[in-house]
Amino acid sequence: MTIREDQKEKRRQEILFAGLSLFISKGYSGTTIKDIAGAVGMSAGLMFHYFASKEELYLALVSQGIEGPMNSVQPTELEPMTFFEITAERILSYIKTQPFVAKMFVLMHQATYSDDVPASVKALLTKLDIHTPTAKIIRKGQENGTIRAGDPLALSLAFWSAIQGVAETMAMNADMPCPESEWIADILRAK
Amino acid sequence: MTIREDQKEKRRQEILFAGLSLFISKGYSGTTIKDIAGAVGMSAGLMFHYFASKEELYLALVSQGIEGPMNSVQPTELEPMTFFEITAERILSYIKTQPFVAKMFVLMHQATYSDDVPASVKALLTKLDIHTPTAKIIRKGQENGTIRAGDPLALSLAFWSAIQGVAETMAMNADMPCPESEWIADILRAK
DNA sequence: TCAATCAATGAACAAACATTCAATGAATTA
DNA sequence: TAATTCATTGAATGTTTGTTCATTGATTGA
Repeated sequence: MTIREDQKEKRRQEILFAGLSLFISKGYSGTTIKDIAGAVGMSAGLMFHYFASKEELYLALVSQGIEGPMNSVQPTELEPMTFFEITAERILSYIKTQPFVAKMFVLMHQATYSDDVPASVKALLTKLDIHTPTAKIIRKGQENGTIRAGDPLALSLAFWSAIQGVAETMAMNADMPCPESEWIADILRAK
Repeated sequence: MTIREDQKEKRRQEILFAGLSLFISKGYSGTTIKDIAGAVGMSAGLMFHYFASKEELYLALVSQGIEGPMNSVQPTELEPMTFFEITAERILSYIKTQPFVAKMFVLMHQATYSDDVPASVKALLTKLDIHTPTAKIIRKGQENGTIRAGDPLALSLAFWSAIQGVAETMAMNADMPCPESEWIADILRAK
């Protein structure tokens, strides 16, 4: 790894971070290459020395996000309610301490639900479905009485919506006080 | 009211509805006049016979949204927990039955938190603060023991994030099952 | 030291965009 | 019916955008 390659990689990371912040606050179309270049202090032309296109830059961010904490809902041996408590706690604590993760969370939501993203990004994300595996865990909790009755998909929607909304607000507005993970988990908890 | 004026108003409403759907799924910059014109079957030039600019069209939507149900958090005589139950129920039932309201909900969130909106729209919304009046009601509920302990602002954030997230999913994806308002209210409820 | 490589810029380009406008034909009014 | 108003279009305009490229210095490797 030469010095030049090392600095190039460092510069790429700067661009990715600036792009992430801009994309989540201004959207894909609303963010220009000039915006991003300006944020890292370089000319617009130079951007294409680091990323082949705006689309590829966005794609690089989303690819990084796919390995993030939201997309690790796997079948678990844990007691279902414990799983949701731990998951909510883990995500909220990421969000509180690591602004990059909080912003990445918002980006993944945007990339998944907005139509203002390149087709190549959409293609990457169509397979990603968080509600089906979540609903499966919820069903298990309903069977042993720890999770309240109700449509498992609707319960999953309520749970993830709350987390997503909190992440979004905290990413944009870091000085807002963060809710407790327990409050979110109580959306699911049987009384 | 002549026949022509009547039809013009009807056409304006069609444009507003098409614009609303496009703006929430593609963002402000990502939505072109041609998109909207195409959706209502007219040429792009004709749009400017109905709205002076893209910005004014968006502004018209947001102005309509300001009188919507999210912005009616007023000091109330109701028991606080009852207030939140009623509020959640009212909003979710709007969202289930009236797609326009669900979409308007998403638009207001976008207009408030995105930087990809005209400055004139931002100016309209800076005064709009939902969390301060909500926190005041939460504090009252904590005093009489019906609402759980915790930072009232953080509790408000959790409550509205959940509602916002549900609205967004339902607006984009109408065949998703809708959560019960009670689950959302339980974010606040003391045990 | 010298040639080759690479970061960096700013000008140039084509496409897309919001917006304007002259022209047309239908609907309204007198 | 005649005159006027208005909805509608498509072409034209000026700006912005993503992207390319020739050029320039600096850095590297031999």
